Amino acid sequence: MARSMHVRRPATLASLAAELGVSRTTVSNAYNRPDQLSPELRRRVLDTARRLGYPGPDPVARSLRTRKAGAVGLLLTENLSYAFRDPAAIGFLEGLALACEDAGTGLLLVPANPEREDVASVHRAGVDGFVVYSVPDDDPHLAAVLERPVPTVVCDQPDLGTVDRVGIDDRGAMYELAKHLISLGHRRVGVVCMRLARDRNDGFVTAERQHAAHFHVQRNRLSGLAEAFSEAGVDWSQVPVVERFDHNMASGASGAAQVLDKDPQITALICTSDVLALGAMTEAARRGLRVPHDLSVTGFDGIREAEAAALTTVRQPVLEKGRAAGKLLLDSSERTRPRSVNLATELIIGKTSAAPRGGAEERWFGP
Amino acid sequence: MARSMHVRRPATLASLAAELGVSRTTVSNAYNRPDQLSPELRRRVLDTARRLGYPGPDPVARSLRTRKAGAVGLLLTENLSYAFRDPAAIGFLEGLALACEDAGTGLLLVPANPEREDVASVHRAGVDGFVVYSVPDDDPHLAAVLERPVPTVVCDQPDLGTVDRVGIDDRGAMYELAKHLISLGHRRVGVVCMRLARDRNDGFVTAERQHAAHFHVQRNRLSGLAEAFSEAGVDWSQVPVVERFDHNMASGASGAAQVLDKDPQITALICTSDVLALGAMTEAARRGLRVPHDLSVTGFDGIREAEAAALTTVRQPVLEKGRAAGKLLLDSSERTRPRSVNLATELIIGKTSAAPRGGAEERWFGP
DNA sequence: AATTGGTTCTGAACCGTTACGGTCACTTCA
DNA sequence: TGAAGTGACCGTAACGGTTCAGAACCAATT
Repeated sequence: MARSMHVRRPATLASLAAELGVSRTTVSNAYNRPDQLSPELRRRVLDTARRLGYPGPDPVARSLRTRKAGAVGLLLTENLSYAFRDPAAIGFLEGLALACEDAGTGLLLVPANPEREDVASVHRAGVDGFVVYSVPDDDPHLAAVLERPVPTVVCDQPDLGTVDRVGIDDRGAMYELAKHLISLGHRRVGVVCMRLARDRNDGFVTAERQHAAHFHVQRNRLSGLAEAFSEAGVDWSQVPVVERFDHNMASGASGAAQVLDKDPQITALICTSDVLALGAMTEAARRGLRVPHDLSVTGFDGIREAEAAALTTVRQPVLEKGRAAGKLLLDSSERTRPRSVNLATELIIGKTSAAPRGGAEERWFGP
Repeated sequence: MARSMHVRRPATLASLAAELGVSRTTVSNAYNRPDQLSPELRRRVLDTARRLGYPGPDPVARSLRTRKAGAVGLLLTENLSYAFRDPAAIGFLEGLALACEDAGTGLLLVPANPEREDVASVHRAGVDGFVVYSVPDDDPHLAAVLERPVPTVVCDQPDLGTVDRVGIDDRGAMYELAKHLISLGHRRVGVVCMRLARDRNDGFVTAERQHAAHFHVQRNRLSGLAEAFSEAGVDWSQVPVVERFDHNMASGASGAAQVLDKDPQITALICTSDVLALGAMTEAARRGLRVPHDLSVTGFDGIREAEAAALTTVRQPVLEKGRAAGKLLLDSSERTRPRSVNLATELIIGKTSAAPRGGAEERWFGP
C-alpha cells in the first residue's frame, strides 16, 4: 500500500502526514521547529520522509506562506551576461554578493533585455527586494520594479525620493578631474562617453542630448566637465563629445578616433570610464601619439587595469557601492524616509596626464 | 468605500475582482490571456488595478500554481562573492548567464558558505533546476541539491550517472602538458595545486591525499601529471606537491616558495591553475630566478592575464562550459538518460617553459 | 425551431505550506 | 483536592494565484 503508485505524485507534507497518521502541522514542525514535538516522533517523521522520497517542504509554497523569498533581485539593464564582462559591474556585484552572503540571502540576476520592452521578468521574480544598478531613468524595467511592493535601492540613479539610493558625486568628481587638466594648461579637449540613452547613437552629441541624457551617471559627469571648462573660459558647446553605445575598449578606440579626426589639435581626451580610456590609449598608440606627451588621456572608475596602466582617473569604491546597496536593502530596520548614501571618490593622478605640448607658451602669452 | 482602509492590505487578485464585480478568473485572464475577455473589460480591470495599486499577480503564488520559478540556481561552494573574484569562475558565469538570458530565465546565486554545514539555503531556493559548479564531491550542499526533485547539471564533477554533466578531460589535458615538459627535458619538478578537500591543508600533500582528493578537477590534474612523469621514469612519490586552500596569486607565490625551499633543484613548477602560476612567477622573480631560463612555470585555464603573461598553460573554454551547462539544464526535451559533455582543451605553449639549464647535457649522458 | 459555433465570463478545485489558537493528558504545587 | 502549569500535538484558515470544465448569451446556419 505504502509503496503503490510509486512516484506517481511526489510526496507532500500532507501525504507524509497521512502516511504517518499525524497532522500536517506536526510534519511541518519536524522540519522547522524541532522543539515542538518529541524527538522520537520527529525521527519517525524524518525517516518516513526519506523512505517516501519527500525532499522537505517545498520552497515556493513556503515562500508564499511566510512571505519571504530569501533572495534579492538585481536589475541591471544590459544583457545579463554584461554583469560579468564589465570590470566595474563585477566589482559592484562582488560587493553586493558579500552583503548577501552575510545575510544568508540569495542573489537573483533578473534578465532584462534592453532591446525588448519585456517587463515580465521583473514581474516573475520572486524576491524580497530589488537592487537596481545603473539603468536609464526612463527604463520600463525600473518602472516595473518601483511598482512592486518590495523595498528597493537604486544605484547610480537620480534620487527618486521614494526609495533608498547609493551612489557617488559623479558631477563633483569629474569637476575635480577637469580642474586638474585645466591647471595643467589644457583648454582644447575632447570627450568620449558611454551611452546617454536607450537609443543607439554612435557619434557626436549635441548639447541638448547631453542635458537630456537618461543615464544619471553620464549626464552628471558631462555636466561636471562642462561646468569646469566653462569656468575656465572654454566654450563647452565647441568641445567635441562622442558617444558610444557599447561599453568596451573597441568603443573607446573608435570614439577616440572620431574625436581626433574632428579636431586633431586637442591636447586631452577625457573618457567617462576607464574601459573607454584604455581603448583610447590604444588608438593614440596606433596614431603614434605619445601619452601623455602628445595627448593626455583620463578615465573614470579606478579599475585594476587602469591602475596597471597608470591611468589618470577617478577611483570610485565599486565594491563598497555594491555592499552598501545590499546592506541598505537587507537592513530591515523600520525607517520612515528613504536614505541616500554618497560614497567618497578619489582623484588619481597617473602618468597619462601632463601639460600639453606648448601649454607653457600658451600660458606665457595668455591673460 | 473604494479607497477606505487605504493600504491596509495590499490589493490582491481577489480584492480586485470583488471591487470590479467580476470573477478572479477574469482578472487573472486580463493579465495572462488577453484574448479571453473583451478589450473593454480588460481595460477596466487594468485601470482599476492601477487605481488600487495592485502590482499584478504575485510571482510566488503564481510559481506555486504553475510549478515554474523562472530561475535556475547556481551552487558553487565558496563564499558567494568568490564567483566574482576568480577569473575562471567569472567566465563560467558569463556563459551561464548567456544561456539564461537566451531562455529569459533568471539566475539565482545560492549562498553556500563552505564553513557552515548549513544546507537550508539550498532548500529555500525556489528554482527550476540547479547548476553545480566545482564543489567537492562530498559537499553536503551538493547532496541537498541532488535530493531536490529538479533537473541538475554538474560541472567539473565526476560523472554521477544520475544527472547531466559538463566538463573537460582534466587528466588528459594535464597529461599532455606534462609530456610537453618531459620532452623539454624536465625530470625534477614541483607542483602547486588548489585545495583538495574541504579541510584546510596549506602544505605538502601525501600520495594518499592526492588520490582521495574530493575536488574532481584537482584530483584528475594531479593524476595526469603522475601518470606522465611515472611513464618518464620519475618516481612521483618523491615529487613535492604543495596544496593551498585559498585560490589567489598570494597562494601561488607562497606555494612556489614552499616547493622551492624544499627542493631548490627543480627545473619546472607546475601549477594547477593560472592564478597560482601567476603568483608563482612573482615568487620566482623575487628569488631572482629567470623564467623560463632558470625555472619553467606552467598554469591551467587560459585566463586573459595568463595570455598577457605568455604563460604556458592549458586553455579550457570556460565561457562555453557555462553556456553548455545552461543549455543542458534549460533544454527541456525529454531524455531518458543523463548526458555527459566533454569540451575540448588546447595546450598553449607560451614563453614560460623551456628546456632546463643543463637539460641538454643530462640527455646526452642519459640512457 | 432546433442546432451549431463562438465569445465572454464564472465556480470550484487545486498548488503545498505555515500561522494561529486551540485541546488534551499529565505533572506540580499549595 | 483543586488550581495552575507544561509538553505534545492538532484543525482551520489563510497565502495569492491558475486552470479547466462549463454556463450564459448571441448570431448565424440548417
